[in-house]
Amino acid sequence: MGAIEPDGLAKVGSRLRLAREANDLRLRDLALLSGISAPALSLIETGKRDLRLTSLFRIAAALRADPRDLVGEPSSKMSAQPQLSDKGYNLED
Amino acid sequence: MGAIEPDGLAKVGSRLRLAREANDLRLRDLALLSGISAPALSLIETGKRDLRLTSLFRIAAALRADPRDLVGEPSSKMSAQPQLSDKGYNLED
DNA sequence: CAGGATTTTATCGTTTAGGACAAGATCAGT
DNA sequence: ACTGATCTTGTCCTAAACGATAAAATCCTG
Repeated sequence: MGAIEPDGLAKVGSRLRLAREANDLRLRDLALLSGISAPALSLIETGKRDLRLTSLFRIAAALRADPRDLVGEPSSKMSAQPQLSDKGYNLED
Repeated sequence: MGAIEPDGLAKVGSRLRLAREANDLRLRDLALLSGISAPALSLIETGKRDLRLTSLFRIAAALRADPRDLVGEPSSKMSAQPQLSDKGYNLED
């Protein structure tokens, strides 16, 4: 199966980088706008740092981006929830 | 203007709680499934604790929920980006 | 290739997420 | 009200995020 697929953090990081570059901002610009330091942003964009949710919100706000589009692909719409009642958890002790 | 609107964390927290209850899971069940302790989950669901992005992913996976639906409302679809070139940043030092 | 700009990496200090555990607080049922 | 179940809160501890700063690496562009 897909072997070398980047983990969630790396994907979020590259989406962040794309959004930043689309706005023609340098790391230090985004740092200024978001309140998160440029070194931290670098680690985040390269998927090396696990950022806090509030940090994501601040960065998204600075980029005028929807936080939802940063955490995952628009993935059309297949999640929903085909889960009524019991759907496969195994919690019997 | 809306005064007492919950901050981002509180909104995410209540979405998490709704998703967990929709799956008929107790905090200790979700703790078991996600690897995040029940006390921590309680703080998160009540919006009292900021969480790391990987924690959100783990919780979402445990709930078989789309992380995107946890960070924000589907909010139809107007974000996109009406931003070509310059759109209002003030970075002149 | 040189030189400046941008990014990456490293170190240090502070803050905070998160586990473990225990002690309250809430909320059913009976 | 009593019991049991679930959730909340508190303390202590470790690991990791984050800011600041500086130094290295990379990317341009002339």
